[in-house]
Amino acid sequence: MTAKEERRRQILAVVLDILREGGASAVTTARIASRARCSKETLYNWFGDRDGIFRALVEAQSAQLNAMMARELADHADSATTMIRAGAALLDLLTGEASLAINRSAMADGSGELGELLLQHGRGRTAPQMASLIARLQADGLVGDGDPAEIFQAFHGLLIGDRQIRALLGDKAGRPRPGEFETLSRIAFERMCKLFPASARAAANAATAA
Amino acid sequence: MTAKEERRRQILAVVLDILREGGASAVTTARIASRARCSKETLYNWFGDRDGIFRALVEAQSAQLNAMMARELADHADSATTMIRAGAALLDLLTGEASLAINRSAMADGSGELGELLLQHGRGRTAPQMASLIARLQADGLVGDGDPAEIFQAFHGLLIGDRQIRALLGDKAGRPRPGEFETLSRIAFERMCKLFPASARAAANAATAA
DNA sequence: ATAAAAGCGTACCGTTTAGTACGGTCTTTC
DNA sequence: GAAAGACCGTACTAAACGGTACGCTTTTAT
Repeated sequence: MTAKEERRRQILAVVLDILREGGASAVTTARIASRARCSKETLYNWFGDRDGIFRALVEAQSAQLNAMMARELADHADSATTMIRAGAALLDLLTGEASLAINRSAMADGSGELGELLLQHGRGRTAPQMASLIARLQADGLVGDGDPAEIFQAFHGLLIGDRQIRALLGDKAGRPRPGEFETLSRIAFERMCKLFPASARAAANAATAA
Repeated sequence: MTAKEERRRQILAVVLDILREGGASAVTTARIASRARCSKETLYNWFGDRDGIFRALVEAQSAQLNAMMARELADHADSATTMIRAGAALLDLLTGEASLAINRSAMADGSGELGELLLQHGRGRTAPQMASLIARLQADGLVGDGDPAEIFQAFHGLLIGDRQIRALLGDKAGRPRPGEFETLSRIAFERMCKLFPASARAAANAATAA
């Protein structure tokens, strides 16, 4: 049982490797079978057809990234620190090679099925989590009232900017260095606070309540 | 002379249509020749190979978009109005079907050549223009000192957010309606002004100088 | 232990595609 | 107006890919 799941995961890891190296067109069933040491017949039995392989990859990768974000958000630190760390993790993930490769193939997919899947499993899951984190910031008097979803939209824009797009287009120079993620996230956080300031009274109330 | 250029433009228009309808994989030389009523031999004589067709399309489309942005920026209005209009035009372009289709194929291109071309001809040309526009805003005392490129980065993030990514993934629901572009650009502009405020003295100086 | 199921490697088939060749027609040029 | 070149439509080739079939080995279940 677990052995089979492990085998499946390993095959999908091979698929991801091929995808990263040569793009979607390089992902041929023959190449997967050759590198993963399995038969094409097994691929078709497990995943249905070639598109099914891509769907499985998107789902597996989304689940992994969601788990990572959830871990980041569950960290029991004050809301501001959690927000900054979560932002750094998000920036790291979205500009990482694995995410880039999968997004590229989802965008190139003519049917739009992969894109829908990615939106649903990816952004559709992280956005609400981030919004509730912003609600915590509001409760702590660090951020003013307003729709958390809209505030997250602004934070997202300030944090990511066009970095993801540039990375998707292959601009290696623009990618932040490993140590910069947290700095950039902190800057975006401070700007968000400046854009949506809590009233002095709200901040005082939160301070006395703490 | 001009007839040949017109013919070339028409062929590339056909290519763009096919690309929008079915993605990069739908762009076959046979289909182009059939729809454009030209022979495959002509395609290969003019563009070299299939990749050459994509390169030509990227260059032609970039030139057109740059012309549109330049027209917007040359409008002789006050700097704030120009900025808001330019932002609206940028948002419109980046979420337009033509731009989406070309970006998708550039991202899917395994060699990275198309992406490089798009970065160079697209963002590489508009960003400096927008930066100089921000310098005008600074001179007018509407925006505080700071690196114009960095301020544009923030404006870009506030304006576009993840709209382009979502659109690339096929999220039709998220696209702004035609009338909203200017409103969204105005909001982004005001937020940028709030993030990078001009000192009272600088604003007063600019006012007296005017 | 043995039967059954699953998986591997290889070979195969039909289709599609990039790229080339060629005869006939139209346009340009001298 | 005639020679030369460009272009169109069609046909062709070679390679690659998705998907299937099959013989053989390994694993699993009873």
